[in-house]
Amino acid sequence: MSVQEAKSERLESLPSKENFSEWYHEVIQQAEIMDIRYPVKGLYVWYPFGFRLRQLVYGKLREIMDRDHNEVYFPALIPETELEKEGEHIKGFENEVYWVTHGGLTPLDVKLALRPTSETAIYPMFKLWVRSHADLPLKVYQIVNTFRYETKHTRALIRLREITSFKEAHTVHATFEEAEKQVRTAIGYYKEFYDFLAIPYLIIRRPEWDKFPGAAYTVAFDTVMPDGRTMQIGTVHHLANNFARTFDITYETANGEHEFVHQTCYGISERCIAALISIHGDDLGLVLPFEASPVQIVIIPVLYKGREGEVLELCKRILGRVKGFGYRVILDDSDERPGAKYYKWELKGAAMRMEVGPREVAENTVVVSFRDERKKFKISMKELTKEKIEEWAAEMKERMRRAALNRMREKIRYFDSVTEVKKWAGRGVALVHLCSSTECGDTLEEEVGGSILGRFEEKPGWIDADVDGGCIVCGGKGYLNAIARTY
RNA sequence: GGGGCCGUAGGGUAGCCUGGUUAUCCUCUCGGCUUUGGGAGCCGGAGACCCGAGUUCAAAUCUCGGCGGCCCCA
Repeated sequence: MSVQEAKSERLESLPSKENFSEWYHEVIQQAEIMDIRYPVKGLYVWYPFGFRLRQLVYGKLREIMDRDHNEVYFPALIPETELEKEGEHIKGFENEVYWVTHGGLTPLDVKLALRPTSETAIYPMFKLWVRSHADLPLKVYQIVNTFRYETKHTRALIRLREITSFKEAHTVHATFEEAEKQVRTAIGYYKEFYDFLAIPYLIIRRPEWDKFPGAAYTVAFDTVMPDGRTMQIGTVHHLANNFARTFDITYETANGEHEFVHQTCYGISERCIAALISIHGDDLGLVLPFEASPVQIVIIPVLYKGREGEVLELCKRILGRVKGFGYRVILDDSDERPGAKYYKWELKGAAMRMEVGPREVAENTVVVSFRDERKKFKISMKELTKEKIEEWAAEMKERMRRAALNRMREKIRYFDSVTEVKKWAGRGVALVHLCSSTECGDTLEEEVGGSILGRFEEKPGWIDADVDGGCIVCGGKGYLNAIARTY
């Protein structure tokens, strides 16, 4: 390989996003989100930069949850006796549980599971916490790690043996209807969260065979990744009184009777960050909404010999002013050349860049560029106000939201023949009419090599297809379903 | 469950078949000079053969075992 070739390879070191799998793998490392070199399969290390992004994203999630939940913390270890109480629930997880079997060299009488999810840690305590109707509703959440022994291909932030950032909420209500109301509320929270990240989603009720083990029903948020596969990025479960019966969680009504409670739980994991990276990123790296960028604004000085002082002086004036507005801003005065810095900060998703050289000093101006558009324009120092930056941030988010939605829409199509669905499978989401029978579901999944995501809980306005229609397999009464290959 | 491939610096690699001098190249990193409006250049430095046993005068290279990773099929 000649030096010339080596150099051009370096220039394209981030693979094109067309090759999504490789792009994702590389951008996670190069942008310093996760270090994938930890010597256990499926476990990854958050770099400081990645962890900062995590804090910003989860900060928003916390802000939303804190409105009417209390934050709690339950233990990571669950005794086997509790974990196995709910038959259907444990069946859903038994092949994926990590067990703690020894204390030192002494085998434990009761094995301890590393939580694969926390219902069986939390609900025995709910039994103690809930006595009277006056204790209801009870709404808590925690942000914790969970463990699952994944045997398939693991991938940073997407398929993990340790989920490091599982936000799980658990609520307890007097009646099925009240719990159902909470399901609606939770869906509203998740919409707000993903709208904040400008990530488009589909809200879908999972088929019977794919609901959360132990739930009455499951509503999921799915987004469509650049390769056409869907990724589940949030779930809301109505548990009815299923767990209440198992864990004997009852309350005393106003007239002294004892009733089982009704519960919900809903969760979002670090897949929300995988989606953020994947949905908005481009060939140069991360593209992040202004509010979620660890570095919102980067100032790049263009230094010519003898003019360094005046250029840096203007840079510092800008730095001081923008910092005063309360934004996360960096003056990159390292001794790389400006071009190298542009690439570096584009890779890391700095939302706005300000360039300052001798020309700007002479004119008292600053050159501005937005990460999503990458066009440059010039404004006077007088125009550089907090209001202006807020306006830019809002416009940028709207551009990102619209672009992401358009990309998703292109990957979703309606079909009325199995042959056509088969051709489309692997490229995106197919919408079909399907009846409720397991047989027709199995047949379709097998034929096209995808998974049935379920029916729309809320059908977006931009989808024309009718909700009702003849089943694509048997011709019977069917409903609009989505089918896709999934992460 | 069955089959295949691979472990060489922080990252990516050549060398292994056919054993032999100081282990190749790119990147990263450190020091210096120089340069700076889209990944500059030159000079100098640092950094690696997964672990164990065996064969041999001699092992990154061959053999066996271990550990780790990846892929395909069911």
